[in-house]
Amino acid sequence: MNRSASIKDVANHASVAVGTVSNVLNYPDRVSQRTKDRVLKAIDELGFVRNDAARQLRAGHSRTIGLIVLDVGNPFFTSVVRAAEDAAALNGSAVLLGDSGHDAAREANYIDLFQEQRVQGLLISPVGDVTERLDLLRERGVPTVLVDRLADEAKFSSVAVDDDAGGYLAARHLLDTGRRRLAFVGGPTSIRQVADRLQGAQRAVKEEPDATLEVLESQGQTVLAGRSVGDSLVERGGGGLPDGIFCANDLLALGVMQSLTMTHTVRIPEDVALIGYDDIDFAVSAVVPLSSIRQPTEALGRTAIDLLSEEVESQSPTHRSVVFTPELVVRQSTGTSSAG
Amino acid sequence: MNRSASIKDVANHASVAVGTVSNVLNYPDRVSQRTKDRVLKAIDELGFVRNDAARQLRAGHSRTIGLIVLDVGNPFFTSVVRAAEDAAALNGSAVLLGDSGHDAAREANYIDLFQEQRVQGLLISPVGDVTERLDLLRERGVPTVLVDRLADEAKFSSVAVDDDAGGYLAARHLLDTGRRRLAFVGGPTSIRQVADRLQGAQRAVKEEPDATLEVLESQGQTVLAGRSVGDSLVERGGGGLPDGIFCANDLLALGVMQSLTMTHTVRIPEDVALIGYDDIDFAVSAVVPLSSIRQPTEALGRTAIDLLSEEVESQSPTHRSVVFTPELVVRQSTGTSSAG
DNA sequence: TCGTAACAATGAAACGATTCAAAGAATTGC
DNA sequence: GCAATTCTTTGAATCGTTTCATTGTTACGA
Repeated sequence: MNRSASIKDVANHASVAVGTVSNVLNYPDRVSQRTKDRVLKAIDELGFVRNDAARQLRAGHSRTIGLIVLDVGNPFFTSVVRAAEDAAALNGSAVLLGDSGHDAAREANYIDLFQEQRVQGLLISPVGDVTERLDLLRERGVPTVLVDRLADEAKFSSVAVDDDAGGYLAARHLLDTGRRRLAFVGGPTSIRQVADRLQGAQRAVKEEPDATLEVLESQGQTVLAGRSVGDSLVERGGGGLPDGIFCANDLLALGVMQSLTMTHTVRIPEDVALIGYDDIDFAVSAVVPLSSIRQPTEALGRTAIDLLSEEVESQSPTHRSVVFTPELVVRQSTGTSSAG
Repeated sequence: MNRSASIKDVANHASVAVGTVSNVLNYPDRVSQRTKDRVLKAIDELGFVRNDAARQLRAGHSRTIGLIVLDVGNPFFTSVVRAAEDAAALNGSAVLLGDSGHDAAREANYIDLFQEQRVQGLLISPVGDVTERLDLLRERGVPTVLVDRLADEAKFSSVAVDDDAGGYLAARHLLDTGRRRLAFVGGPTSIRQVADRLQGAQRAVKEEPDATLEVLESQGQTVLAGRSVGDSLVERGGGGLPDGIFCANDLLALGVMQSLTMTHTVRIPEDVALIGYDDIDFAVSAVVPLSSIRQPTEALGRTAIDLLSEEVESQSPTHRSVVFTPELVVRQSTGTSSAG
């Protein structure tokens, strides 16, 4: 198991100085064709591969960007990640991906790891309220862009979707189709997105004097969590059910849908209208195609990288917040037909 | 923007030698309590964070493992990735994730990137036939484990699921429920998994003299690709339809299902039985809950890391292949009721 | 009090790339 | 043919950590 060739080995093999090899790699124009050929041949013969650690040590920073998301399994984030990777690649950077799983400890681990790696900057969708940790990053001069979270512009740049507006859109739609006893499913409400969507929904409900909004807190944001909320609703039986349900994301909505439709006593949308959030690919292929709120995920990922590049390049610490507006997607799960 | 503190700064600030600071970090037992306290205080005051590039340069290798998957958006891989990350974390390693998107060029980019990073090893779900590139890795002594792909044991370790067996399971199930005019949806067939699943299905069909298997090649493995195949089936109209469809993955199956059920002329499973592959979370919440073939994704990810650790630790280049057996999951989409 | 052992702390060398001032070679103009 | 200029090449210094042989310190038994 021979340790891999270094630039020095290449230099010896080609009978040139190490600086020349470096120039071949970084400033090919400075080197004569003859020498270049010899060096390239040596590189090929020795199977030389640049050692990025050494480069990075010299350069003082890496060519990677850290991205910490709340849940890679969530298609919303998968889509953001993809867009961010593509955008970063255009700048010649690579993305290191971390999945905090809504867990502050895992998040902290990744932050530490990425700092040790001297990433150029950090895109993060933070867990709950982690201002202290983020302030620390700021002090250390690690450019950071918050993703899917509005930030104090004095401190950070951020990209976000207006969750309040999205919540309003969803609830307003339910109200517009004649629903009055609404329920909101989501949790924990310590998650900002959940809280904002709820707030927007409440804003809409207040516009209709005879409408009510019940909050059903879920254990997480998964299909399973939704199913468990749905099961508890089913136990209530017919009369106690809401007639319109707004779920904080599509996974929850799909879970709720499973519970309600499995017992063949509740009909969607006749008895209960259901709307989710995110408009993931699967919304359209649910038992009853799911109405949802669509977020511009590609724009989110791309813009996040752009804002980070701005911060990295400009020395002056000016921050920008970009807020995208979500969009209502109507499908069968909120169909108006209450008379079957 | 002050460059971050180095170990030397810490040493000065605490009035000790650099070696002592290093010892505090790596061998706390070698340092007296008094000194340790002073050093830790200095670290805290200066906000010192280890520079991983320097560590790595000295050590000769990183503490990261490269993982290249064919498609992060695919829940099958998402699940494998998650398991691999968790398993790696137990060994104190981190996973660098790359998404080749079935594109050989992107795959090559990631391989190069990870080599420059001097990853401890590589887990890869290779695109098509890339033996040359992989042979190169082998020559360079980069321990590599193939994921979801059987390998020549003389050359690589690998973890895989027996796709031929899975294809057989799926087709055999369709035949057992009385279907005879089967169709296979998947593509491109240059993807090994697709080819193997098809082969297994063909094996099952040969066991029934009156059964036929038609191959419908799709453009990729997405819901959209499935929908497009489904649309072309719908155009055929009633008589020309197969009575049992086996899709190379669940996304395709969901797409096919969308097409078939949108026109309210074809009933699943009465007219056409449908089975997918992977048993993703959404299979159960489809318009008609989808039968599928379940792969042990967690075991796959975990085992891949274990095999890699074996290779890294043992100097002798012995390889192992672990093959998992998939499992049939029966749901409504292949229900036996042909009489409604 | 001295010798020995155990324990702490030191600091130079090494890892592999990049940089840059300086030296050397080739080319040009006169 | 020579000086001036441009083009190539050189190699030592540097980045921040870990390692390890060495030195310094303390404690203990004789």
